[in-house]
Amino acid sequence: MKVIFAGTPEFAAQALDAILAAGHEVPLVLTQPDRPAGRGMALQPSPVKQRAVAAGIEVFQPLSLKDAEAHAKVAALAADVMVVAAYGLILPQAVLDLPRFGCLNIHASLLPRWRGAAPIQRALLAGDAETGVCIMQMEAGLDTGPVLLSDAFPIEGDDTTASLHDKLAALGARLIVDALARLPLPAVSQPAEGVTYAHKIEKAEALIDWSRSAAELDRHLRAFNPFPGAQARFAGQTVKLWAAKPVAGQGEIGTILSVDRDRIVVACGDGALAVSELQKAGGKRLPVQSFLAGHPLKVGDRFDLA
RNA sequence: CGCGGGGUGGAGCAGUUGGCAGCUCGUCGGGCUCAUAACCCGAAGGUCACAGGUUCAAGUCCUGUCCCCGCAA
Repeated sequence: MKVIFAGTPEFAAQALDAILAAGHEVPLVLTQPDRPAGRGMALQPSPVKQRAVAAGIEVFQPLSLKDAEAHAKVAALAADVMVVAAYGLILPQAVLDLPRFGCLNIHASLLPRWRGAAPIQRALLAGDAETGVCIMQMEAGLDTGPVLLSDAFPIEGDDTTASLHDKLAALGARLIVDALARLPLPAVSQPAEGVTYAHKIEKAEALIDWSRSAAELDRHLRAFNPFPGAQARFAGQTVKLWAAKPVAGQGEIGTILSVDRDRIVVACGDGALAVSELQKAGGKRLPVQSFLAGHPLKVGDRFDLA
């Protein structure tokens, strides 16, 4: 099959790898323009671009697909199908219609739940019991197209955005290769019931609100790991909490109930959170024992209530 | 050159106006204990990131380089 691939982050790069490994012809890769990122704000190519360049594939990085040049570029290739994964640009109907089999999207949720930008984090935050990947036929609407293939698996108690991302990326890669091999596939419209939207993660959401329940905060920590990290504040300083689990206990909200070599227990709105890994601004992630060696925390100390 | 914090025994940190390099933890040895992540006594372990400069004297002041991290994207 002649496949045009459009995607940007690591999640998409793994799908590209799998499509190439499956032996499909990929004459063109679309990805977002290089953006200033990281310390120093140096221009950085997306993971998808890095893979494409390494594979010697032509890379096209338009600011929009709505202009005539982009349309012509895609049209000229007469591809069988276009695969889109976390690309970040809207594809106009005129482009969606170009390939023989249209455009397929790899989406990391069980549609119609969590349409949109941050399905992995939202599923984790909401406490969903399971998640998965859908391969859908793209339409003009946001993640509204009929589903061709899907697969699901349970979310474990220790899953983080990082771990789910890896599992979902691998699953997405497998499903898209499967779908390409079986085209044309029957399309099943998404049910009208159960639609939710996964809004983009805002940095302000990373702040920890100790008045919430321990169970919620546990999910909060896992959803914001590895990025941007759940932020607590102590004595005016930002402290990121990386690992914790809910435990029994109660006390004044935000107060430290106990401290020992492998956990610091903090009172929440409901229950308590046993924190086991934390990071001070400018420092690195540390297990409790190391953190305490240089930052003595005592029972009764209290985290700032944002 | 986007903003900022930092590199000091194995780990995490302190080190004031330059003047004998410290703290907590760990490690090793010994003691106490029915026992212990507890407690007591003792010990080892540092080219203070690298290079250069100022000075009688630099972890500390100046210049350059490398590396780590937070913010912002």
